[in-house]
Amino acid sequence: MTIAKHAEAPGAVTGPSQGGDLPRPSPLSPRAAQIVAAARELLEEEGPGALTMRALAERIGIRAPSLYKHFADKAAVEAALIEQGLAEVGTVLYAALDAPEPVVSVLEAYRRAALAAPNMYRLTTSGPLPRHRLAAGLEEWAGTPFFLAAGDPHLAQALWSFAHGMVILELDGRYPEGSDLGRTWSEGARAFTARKAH
Amino acid sequence: MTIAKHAEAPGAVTGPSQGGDLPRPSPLSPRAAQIVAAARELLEEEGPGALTMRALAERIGIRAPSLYKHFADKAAVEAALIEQGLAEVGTVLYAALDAPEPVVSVLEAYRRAALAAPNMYRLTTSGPLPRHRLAAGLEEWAGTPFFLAAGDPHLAQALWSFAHGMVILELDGRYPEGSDLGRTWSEGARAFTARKAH
DNA sequence: CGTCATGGCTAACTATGTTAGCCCCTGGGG
DNA sequence: CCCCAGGGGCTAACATAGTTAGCCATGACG
Repeated sequence: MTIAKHAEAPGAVTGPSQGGDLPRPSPLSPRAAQIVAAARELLEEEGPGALTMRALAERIGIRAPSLYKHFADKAAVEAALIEQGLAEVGTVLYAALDAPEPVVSVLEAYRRAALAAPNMYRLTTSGPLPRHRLAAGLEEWAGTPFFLAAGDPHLAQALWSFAHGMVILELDGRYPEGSDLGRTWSEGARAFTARKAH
Repeated sequence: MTIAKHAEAPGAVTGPSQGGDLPRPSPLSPRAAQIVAAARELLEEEGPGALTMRALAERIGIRAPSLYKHFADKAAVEAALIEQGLAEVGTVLYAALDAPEPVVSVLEAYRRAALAAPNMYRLTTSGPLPRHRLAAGLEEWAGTPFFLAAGDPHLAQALWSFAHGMVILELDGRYPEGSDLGRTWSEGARAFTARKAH
């Protein structure tokens, strides 16, 4: 996910529009798709540490080396998962744009999506991105809703950073026990909506 | 780092004060301290992947198994690094409080500290924290400046989330090439300072 | 009917964290 | 003076990771 550097008209919906034009993720053979599906189950159900080539192979009833007939290496499997993650979060965010308060709505949708699939979220958004392995335009497409909601590229990046910070710190258990994160989210949302109105 | 749930008076400096009272990090024998120092060099100079027990041992002229005479496991060495990281970032943040615009100043200090030692930053702030291995109070102490700058616990958490999101996304190269992150930072800073003034 | 790509397999290599068990040295008590 | 306890090294070895090499069955197709 990335927010375009759009120097163009701030409010107007310029290039990437409603969300219909999802850049096609890299095509996968049926077998490869099955592997990715299994990888996702493994990741979500048992955490990142459980996503090993041997465990993945076992889940679909083959041996680890056979996986390499379908993917160059483990990172390639992860890249396919990242594409899924970007596509899904993007879809959710575009849908959230159609609301009276898009900034608030996008933030809520972002949090909901992340908490619904925490390990996918972490994989998708943490660490350096293997961009060369991802479908061109996908990353930017997924981030564009922030721009569409904020109306300004810098505010959009700030908004995205806030959202990501909130989510990842929550997932990592970094907030103190009894924190009322709902209030923290709305505090941030208010700060950014106010700022949006110049 | 964590921001206390202070239900008390928002503006007043209540519990943790100026920054003089850094909770003492866990004491280390001289040899252990040397190991941690070497680990830090390894981490900063060659990245997280280079921080292996064998490489660490070699750097101080011993064999890997001997490290276990000083630390229970690799995570214990990392915990010691995390303590260093928290202590250092906290120190910097407390120092930044003494400025006309503490919110802006704390944000700037945070970014500067993170970029100066990116791998330390990542280790310190990413993934679940091994809290039982850390000196009690250290994490909260390091986060308190955000509270002191923001004056309100929820705004403080929002501010911290924004700062962390900005930093980690920058370190991970998630922003598009030509992004003017300076402007994004000040956009966020403005949003939060405005919000601070109710 | 051969042949060749597809997609399995076993065996094995390397790197990593970690454990078991040995040994040397040094310093304090009997 | 000896002894012996423990701190702090060492080698050997194990389990688990990703990954490679090389072999073999199967099925589509000229």
